[in-house]
Amino acid sequence: MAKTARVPNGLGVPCRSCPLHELEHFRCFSEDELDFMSGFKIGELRLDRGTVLLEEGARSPHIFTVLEGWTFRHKSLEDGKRQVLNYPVRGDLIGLQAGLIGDMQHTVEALTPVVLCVFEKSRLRELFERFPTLAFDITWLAAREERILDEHLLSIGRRSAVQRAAYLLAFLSRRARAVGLASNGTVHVPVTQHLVADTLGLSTVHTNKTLKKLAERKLIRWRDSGCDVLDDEGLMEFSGWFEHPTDGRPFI
Amino acid sequence: MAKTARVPNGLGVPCRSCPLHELEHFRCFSEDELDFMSGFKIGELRLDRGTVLLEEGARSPHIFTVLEGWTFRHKSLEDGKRQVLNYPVRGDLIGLQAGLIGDMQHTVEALTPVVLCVFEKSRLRELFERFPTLAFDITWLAAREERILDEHLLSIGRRSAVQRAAYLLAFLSRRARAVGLASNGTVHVPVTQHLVADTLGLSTVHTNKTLKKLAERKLIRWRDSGCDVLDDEGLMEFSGWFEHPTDGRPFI
DNA sequence: CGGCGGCTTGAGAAAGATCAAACGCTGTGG
DNA sequence: CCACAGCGTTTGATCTTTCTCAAGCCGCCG
Repeated sequence: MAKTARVPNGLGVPCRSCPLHELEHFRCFSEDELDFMSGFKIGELRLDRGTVLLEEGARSPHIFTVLEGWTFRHKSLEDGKRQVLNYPVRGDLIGLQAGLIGDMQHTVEALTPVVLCVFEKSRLRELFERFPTLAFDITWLAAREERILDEHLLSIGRRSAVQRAAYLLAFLSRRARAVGLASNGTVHVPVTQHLVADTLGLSTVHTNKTLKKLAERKLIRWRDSGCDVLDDEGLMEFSGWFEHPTDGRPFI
Repeated sequence: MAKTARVPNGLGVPCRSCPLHELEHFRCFSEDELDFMSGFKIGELRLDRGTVLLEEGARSPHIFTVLEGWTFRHKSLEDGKRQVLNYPVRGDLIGLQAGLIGDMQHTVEALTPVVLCVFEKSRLRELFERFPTLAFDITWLAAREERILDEHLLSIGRRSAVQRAAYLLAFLSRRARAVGLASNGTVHVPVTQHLVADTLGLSTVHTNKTLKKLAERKLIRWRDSGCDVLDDEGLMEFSGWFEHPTDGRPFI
C-alpha cells in the first residue's frame, strides 16, 4: 500500500540554479524574486513511487512544487470509486487549494520517484505582500488549473470512450513535452491502465479495449506499465482537442 | 438564439453599499479596499436571460462579478455536444481565466436576468501591487473554483446518473442558499432539464427519467422550467456528497 | 516455486443513448 | 377568439455503449 512521507529532507538544488529556468517555457525571475524564493523554499522532498504526499482531509503546513517526476491527484467516493483529477508535473504547484481554503479535499501521490520543493504556507501572505508579481504567477497557475479541469470535464462529460482516451494521452504528452520530459521525441507516460480508467471515468476492462484501438492506429504503444505516445498530433486530431496557446507562463 | 451584450450601462450600486456585504458569508473590507474597489469597478451590466456575456475565443478587456441573478459557463465539442462547467452566482468572479491567461475558452451566459459589476482587467496588476489582501481573495476564489471542478469531475466520472443529479441539485441549492437566494426556505434553481443533462453528461431523455426518481422521493419538484429543491439534506445524503466547510470566504 | 500486479479476452447484464411521438404551455398573428 | 408554432417535458421502444464477472496470461519478485 501507499506509504506516507512528510518531512523535508535535504536542501538540494538552490533556486538560483533551478533547472526549470532553462526551459524557455517559463518566465524569468528578478534578482529580488530569486532572493525571496531562495528563502521561501525550505527544502526538498524526495518520494518513492506510490508514496502519498498529501491526503484527503489533511491540513499541511506546506505547499509544494514539482521539480522532478510525475504525480497525480485524485479523490474518491465513499464506496471506493476513484477519480483522478490531474497529473502535476515539473513546475506545477501542489497544495494551493488546501493552502488557501483549509483541508485537503483530494489526495496527491507520486507516480514515479519524485523531487519536490517545499514551501511554508504560513509565508504565503508575505509573498503576496512583498512580491505582487509572484502572487500574480500563483493566481495564473490556479487559473490554468481551472482551465485544464474545464477541459477534462468536457471530455469526460461529452466525449466517447476512445476520444476521451485520445484526449487524455495527447494532453499528458503535450504537457510532459512542454516541461522537457520527451526522450528522443516521444513521451513515455508512466500510468497503468487502471489509472487511465480512473481518469476517464471508465472501467479497467473497457479502458483496455479502448486503448487497443488507439494502439492499432499506431497512435500509442503500451510498454512497461505505461504508454509511449507515438503521435500526439494524431491523438489530438482523433479526439478533436487542440492545445490552446497561453500567454507567457509564469514559474514558481 | 442568444444575444450578445458588451457595454457597461449605468453605475448602479456603489461598492460601499454593496448588498453582498450583508451576507455574513463574506469577509469585510477595509476603508482603503473599499476606496480602491469603488474606482476599480467601472460600471454595471444588465443582461436578459439567454444573453451571452463572454464567448469562447473572445478576448475581453473586462472581468466581472455577479451582483444579481444566475449565470452558467459552458464549452462545446466540434460536433456541438455541450458541457456545462459551473454556475456563477452572486459574488462569483467571471472571466478571470481569460483575464490572466488569454482567450476565453468557454462561454458565459445569463440564466436569468442578471446584474454584473464590471472591472477593467488592465488594472488587475495594480490591484495585485496595491492590495495584496484583495489579490489573495482573488486567488482564494480561483482555488475554490478549482475545488468545485474537482468535485464535479468526481461526480461525472464516478457517480451513477441519479446520484449525479442529486449531487448537482444539492450543490446548486447550497450555493444559492449561501448567497441569500432561498425564498421561504427553499431554493428554486432556474435550469431546464436540457441544461441539467448538459451538466451531468447525460441525454435529455435519461435526465428526465432520472429526475423523476428524485421527485418521487420528494427531494425535488419540477416547476416553471426549473427545480424546487425541497430537501437538500436528503439530496446530499442520497448522493453521498457533503459540503466541506471553508475558512472565511473573501469577497470581491 | 508461488503470488501478485498488470494486461487481455469473452460472455452476459445493465445503464444510458437514440428515435419517435405526443402533451401542455405560452406567445404570436390572423 | 382561434390556429399555430416553439419550447420544454414526458413516455415507450429499441439500439449501443459500457459494466461486471470470470478466467487466463505474463513477467517480476520474494
